[in-house]
Amino acid sequence: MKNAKQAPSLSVQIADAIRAAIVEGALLVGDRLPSEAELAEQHGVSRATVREALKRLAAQSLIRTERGAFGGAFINHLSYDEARPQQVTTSTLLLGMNAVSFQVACEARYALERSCTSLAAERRTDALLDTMRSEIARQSDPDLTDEAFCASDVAFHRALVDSAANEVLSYHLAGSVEAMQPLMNMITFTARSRAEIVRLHHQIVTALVERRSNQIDEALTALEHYTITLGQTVMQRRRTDGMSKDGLTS
Amino acid sequence: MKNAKQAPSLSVQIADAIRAAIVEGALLVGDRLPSEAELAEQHGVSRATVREALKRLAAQSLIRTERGAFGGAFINHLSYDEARPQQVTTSTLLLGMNAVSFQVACEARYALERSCTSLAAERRTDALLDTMRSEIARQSDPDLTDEAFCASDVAFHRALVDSAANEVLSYHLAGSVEAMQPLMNMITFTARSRAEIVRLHHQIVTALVERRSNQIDEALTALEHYTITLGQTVMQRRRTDGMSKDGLTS
DNA sequence: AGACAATTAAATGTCTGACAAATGAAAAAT
DNA sequence: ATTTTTCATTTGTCAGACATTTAATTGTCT
Repeated sequence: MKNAKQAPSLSVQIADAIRAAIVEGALLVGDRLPSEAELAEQHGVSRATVREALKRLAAQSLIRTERGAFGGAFINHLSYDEARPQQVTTSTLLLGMNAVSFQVACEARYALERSCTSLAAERRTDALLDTMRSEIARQSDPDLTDEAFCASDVAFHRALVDSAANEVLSYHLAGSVEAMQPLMNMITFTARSRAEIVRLHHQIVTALVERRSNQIDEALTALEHYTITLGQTVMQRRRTDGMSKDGLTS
Repeated sequence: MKNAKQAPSLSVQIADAIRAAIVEGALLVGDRLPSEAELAEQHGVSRATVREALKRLAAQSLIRTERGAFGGAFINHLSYDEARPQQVTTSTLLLGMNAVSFQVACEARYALERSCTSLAAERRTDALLDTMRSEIARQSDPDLTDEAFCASDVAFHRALVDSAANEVLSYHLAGSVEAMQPLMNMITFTARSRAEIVRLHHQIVTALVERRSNQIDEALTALEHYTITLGQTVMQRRRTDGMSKDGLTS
């Protein structure tokens, strides 16, 4: 039996206890935790241990600390804007570390993205349509680097999901869409492939204007298949090119 | 100008630096970081400060620490199973802290869940179908508490999304589905409403067996509208009942 | 009385030095 | 050859100290 699974460290235990109190609602947004010295006394540990526990919670944005008199650790208001970057980081690492094939990642991403089409067609605004149009214009610039093209692509799709006017939906979809960017950055976009993508983006905007959610679905599906094709070419070349240690440099 | 935005603390800076190295791929899974003493020397800070930085990274599951002679901090393999609970916690808190209406949350959840229907119809397995059937059986037990009914409901829907046989998709959808549980737990499920939900669950299983993804969509949409109706009743009663301080006790 | 400056108290951020506990490797004993 | 012991390394924890930040308080001058 090597699975003895020793007890977690004190700082983990304390962090877990406070986290549970937050999740259960015993501690509300804006509430102040006792000072580090008080927490140390309450839990019978040193201040250093309490601090490590608090840093764990701060890393999850559950608390925020302020210095000075009347400072301390406060239960943080977790906003979607704050949570998004963390989710993107996690999703990106998950994709990178788990031998997920490009195809599986793409399949998930577009399946998820299609969940916004119905609401987007219903609620699209002129402002977001303009954003999408201007991103298409940028993508048509032949001098754009591949990386900038990808960034604009992400911006386009974020505008699409934001068109659904549902914050919760936007949060989940943004994570899924942005996490793909590092994978997309491996692709070399030729003039021909860029033209095809721009064409499908145009199709999406048109369908959105005309509130035809089915056509958005279709364009996204076409985009999915086209992207998978592009991706497989890259992956194949990488494999035959003989597994140079890293997957990022030329 | 009160937005001076003072420099982040040293432990934050160090954590950010290491995190960047991980995300950029400079540090690979399994790599060992220098010992705390070495990191302290390298960054010109004390060991306590380095430790706080490492605890931040550990809280995000980016590293794992081992004690003993050849121990230290190792780049963690971030698995979907590890990341899921964290995502659920975050999603749950986001829902609870952001005055998201029950309707908006439900709308997002079911829109996302419908993104699995096509793949699920294509790939469903007998094992997961059996899981879904047994959860339906449990839900039909009139002695079940409301909380257990909710838990079974979540298990049912997780089996549905897992039927799509796409790990990435399951990850995102599980977060969205499970985050709703605290909100669902506020609902009192009458015998009549339970029967209606079970009926729709049956419909989903049947559609899945017959690979009719459209019918799964329809059942999910019906479930969405029915749940919103139930939820609004609860929210209304809560409002007229005169805002007793907490939203959890009877 | 009111405006401005200095003081003070409370809290986090950081440092130092120490010891405990775990753990694998090497050395010693059988 | 195998088992036991020792040992060095590293994380976990503690205690105490000082630096820094911040808001409230107090003091002073007009």
